[in-house]
Amino acid sequence: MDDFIRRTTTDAVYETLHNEIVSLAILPGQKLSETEVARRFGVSRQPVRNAFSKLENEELLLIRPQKVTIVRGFSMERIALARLVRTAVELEVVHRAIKIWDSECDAKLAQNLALQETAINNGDLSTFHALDYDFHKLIYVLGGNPLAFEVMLDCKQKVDRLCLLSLEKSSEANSIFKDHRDIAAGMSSGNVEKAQASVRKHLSRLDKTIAFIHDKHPNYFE
Amino acid sequence: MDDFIRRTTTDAVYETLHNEIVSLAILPGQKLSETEVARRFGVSRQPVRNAFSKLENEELLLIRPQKVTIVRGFSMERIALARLVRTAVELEVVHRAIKIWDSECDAKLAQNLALQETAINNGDLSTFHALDYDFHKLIYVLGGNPLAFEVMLDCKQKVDRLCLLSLEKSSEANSIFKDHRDIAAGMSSGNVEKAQASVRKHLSRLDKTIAFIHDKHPNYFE
DNA sequence: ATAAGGAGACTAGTATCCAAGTTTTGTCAA
DNA sequence: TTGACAAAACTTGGATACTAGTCTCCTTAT
Repeated sequence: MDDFIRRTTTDAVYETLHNEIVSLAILPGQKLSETEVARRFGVSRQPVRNAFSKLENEELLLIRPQKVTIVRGFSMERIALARLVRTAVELEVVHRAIKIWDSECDAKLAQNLALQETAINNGDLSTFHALDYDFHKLIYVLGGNPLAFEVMLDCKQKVDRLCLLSLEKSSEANSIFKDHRDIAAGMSSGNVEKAQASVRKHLSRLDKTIAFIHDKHPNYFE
Repeated sequence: MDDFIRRTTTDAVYETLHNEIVSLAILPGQKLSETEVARRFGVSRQPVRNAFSKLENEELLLIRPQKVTIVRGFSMERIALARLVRTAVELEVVHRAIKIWDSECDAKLAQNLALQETAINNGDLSTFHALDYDFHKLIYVLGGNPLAFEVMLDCKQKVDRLCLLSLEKSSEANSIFKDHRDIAAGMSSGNVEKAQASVRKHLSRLDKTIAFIHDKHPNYFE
């Protein structure tokens, strides 16, 4: 391996802060001082600055010269945009995947679906969520667009951070599982419109949750 | 104006370098030394480092610890991804716009199209390109998704940087104009499939150009 | 009591110094 | 002439001192 990239202090600081922000361990509006964070990690301000810069590029921080840096809150516009892009990408990936879809692809989805059903029957939600992740990823990979999966994850992450505010998550595992079966059936049928309609329905499940959160936690919005 | 943001040295360095890279004034593979750039701008290394960091986040630079920093080249995978996302977003925006499309929207597109035709007849390509830009933006704005236009521009920019390598640009103004008319007709008809098909055709025009560039300038690819 | 103003404790931006790794270059020996 | 090896001249990463803008709180005067 020639182009090995050394792990820097900046990376460590960035990753820790990133996780804390997206997991809401650090809440929107909270102040983050370079000096303070540097003290906490036992490093100088320099790597903290670099990490802040990256986080600002992801719209997780708001840095204003000479003013205190704060964790950015949500905005309905940005959430709507992230959901639009995710929907768009997911639909297009389905569109392209269905053109090269074969019975082997069907089999792999079916295998995943069987495991999902088992997990639900066992009440094993964490396994179910991992399978949920795999299910979506399969469509990207089998369709020949694995990189697009990363783009989708970026969008999803922004919405997920918001949805952490709602406790009532994943009580709908059964509905999600049915959606997945519909999507798989759509792919298998070769009918683009049918498959895309299933995807749309699946992704629109969050509509109510997001409206609810917006009502309940207006202080976390910009 | 309360939240006025001061313009910093970092911003100035960043913007200049960004423009030079995307306009290919600085070519892929070229070395960029922090010290050297700092001398050129007459500033210290610090703001240059910040600017480099931002450019790395945009995948325009490749910074490896202790090794020289270089301007990133193209990769067919990243280009394909940018085009996929752009296509996906554009199709979804059309899908949503067509639901609230009315005769007033038709009129605005028609007005833009008339100006395009005039520009072509006058051989005024720069005006035509500005109208091209406006045409696409109109669909986003009239459809109620102005923010998605920025996402699309980000994708487009990555591909545009590549296409600068090909001189034979925009000799096809007439074909582009016809595409635009087809798209407008599709929107007006309310037929989603028809409008989306026109968009797909329009966006796929670059297929040949990109393959040609890839053949002709393999050294600019990673 | 209240409002204006100033001192001091913050903030981030910039410059500079040092550390650590990489690449180049030049010398010396086979 | 060529190859190996060492030293010097790079590279970026991190730490620190200093500059300059912002905010808060307390004093003071009306």
